[in-house]
Amino acid sequence: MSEKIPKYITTTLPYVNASPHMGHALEFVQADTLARFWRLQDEDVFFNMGVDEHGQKVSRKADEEGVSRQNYVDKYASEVKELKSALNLSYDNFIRTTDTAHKEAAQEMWRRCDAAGDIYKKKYTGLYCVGCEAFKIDTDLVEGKCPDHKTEPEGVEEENYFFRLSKYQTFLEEFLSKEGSVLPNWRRQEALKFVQGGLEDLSISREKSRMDWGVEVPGDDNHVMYVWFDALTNYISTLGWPKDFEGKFSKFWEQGETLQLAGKDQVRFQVVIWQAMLKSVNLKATDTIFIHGFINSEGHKMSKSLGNVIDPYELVKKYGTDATRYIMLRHVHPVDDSDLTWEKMDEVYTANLVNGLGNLTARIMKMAETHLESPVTVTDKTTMDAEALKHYQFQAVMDGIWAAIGAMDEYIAENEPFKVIKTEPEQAKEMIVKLVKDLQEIAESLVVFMPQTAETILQAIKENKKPENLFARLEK
RNA sequence: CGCGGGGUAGAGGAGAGGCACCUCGGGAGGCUCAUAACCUCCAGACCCCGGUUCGAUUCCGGGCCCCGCAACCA
Repeated sequence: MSEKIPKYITTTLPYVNASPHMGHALEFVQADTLARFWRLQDEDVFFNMGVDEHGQKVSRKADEEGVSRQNYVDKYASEVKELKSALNLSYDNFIRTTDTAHKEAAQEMWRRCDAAGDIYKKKYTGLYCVGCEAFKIDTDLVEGKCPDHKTEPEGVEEENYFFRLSKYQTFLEEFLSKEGSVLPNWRRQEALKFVQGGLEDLSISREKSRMDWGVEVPGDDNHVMYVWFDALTNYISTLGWPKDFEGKFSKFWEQGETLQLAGKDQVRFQVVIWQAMLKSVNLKATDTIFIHGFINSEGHKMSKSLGNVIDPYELVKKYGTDATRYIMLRHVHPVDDSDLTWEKMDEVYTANLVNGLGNLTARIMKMAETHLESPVTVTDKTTMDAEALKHYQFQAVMDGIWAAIGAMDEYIAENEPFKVIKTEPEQAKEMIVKLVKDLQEIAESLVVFMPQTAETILQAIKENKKPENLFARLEK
């Protein structure tokens, strides 16, 4: 007798200084697929998404555009939220770091870290570039000058609060020595090496005179929190921590299994800093942190100057929601970097969705509609067998589905039910029933990946009717 | 010796100690239920040099070549 363990899954909050990009879309779709998979197994699931809204970049951008900070972040928050319908995301809560409850949680996190003796004040001497309005470190500089402004940064001294990250070195080494804490394994080892190299304490505040768009530091009117310290707390503030009126925090974080998804640029923050913060306030570490790669295009990082940027909204517009999910899950590697181009996406869309799944559905359902007197009775399945999904192998599961699709096309070509129907109708009908049942299996296994498409196919089977084309052919 | 990832048919990708798979492309047939779709067959590949092994493209060492990261840039 084993009780089901509640499952918590969260994406990393995108920072709202730019519109959501492909990397975000990938992470959201991966998370959504897992959340749907668990729900299908009747697990209790909490799926978190949101936006990180404080910090210098946001305040500067808002100022440049001449809008209030709040208006600025509102605009981007709604952009990210729109992905919910564009990508059919089933998140349970959308947290914003400007939410009052979140800010209070961040302040409570600060107080508890402070109470644990992990926060102290120290003079920080840094090289400050006036043009960037930011501190620079040596490695940022080219020949002692800011690469963006070609000026020498000034030595500036300011008092900051610091978090004793160094104190958690041993704890983090233990955390990272645990198989499965960070996936894939080589990322865990990479992070372990990094921690073993020594940790420095972390500046976690900014003087308001320099930057005031942040959560106020408790008990000090002159400082706001460094954006990271505030933002990381979202993973538990979204569950109602610290008050936990609804018991979600205790159910999903303390008693549940927690999973964070993050990009490879996030390892330091999610794996090192956040885990140290949790330890500081005596909370459970994240059970698993799954790190995905980046999506490049034409062999390079996407960038405006190269003109190779692919925007997730454009994808949805061109191919549709489910096809976009399909591309993210099957043609982007779950953990390694991947390369996408419009040419390649057109290719896989046409080959596998239009000619593959779409066409197969049409030919089977046309035969069923024409030759079967009544719909094939189907029983709704409530579970899904996909061991590989538990190991985040989205591609592998989908490869299996498409292998089955190929096998069905072969079956039709070999057995020719459309021909047999003229001479041996009963035998042909049996074949068609078998095909419809196989198609149902395909649809069932697609539910978590391509929910709408799966639904359309199942509906067609129930009505014994050939549906409209699942995927429109691209115009030449 | 800073850390790490990788080099698979014409192209783009998976993969794994023992028939090297998928998509596109090329060549030859077939079928007509289907969205000018589908099926079959053919040509075509595991960077180089060592080692371990009965056997390596897959493990180990070296070489050459690509590519990320190098801490507060969220």
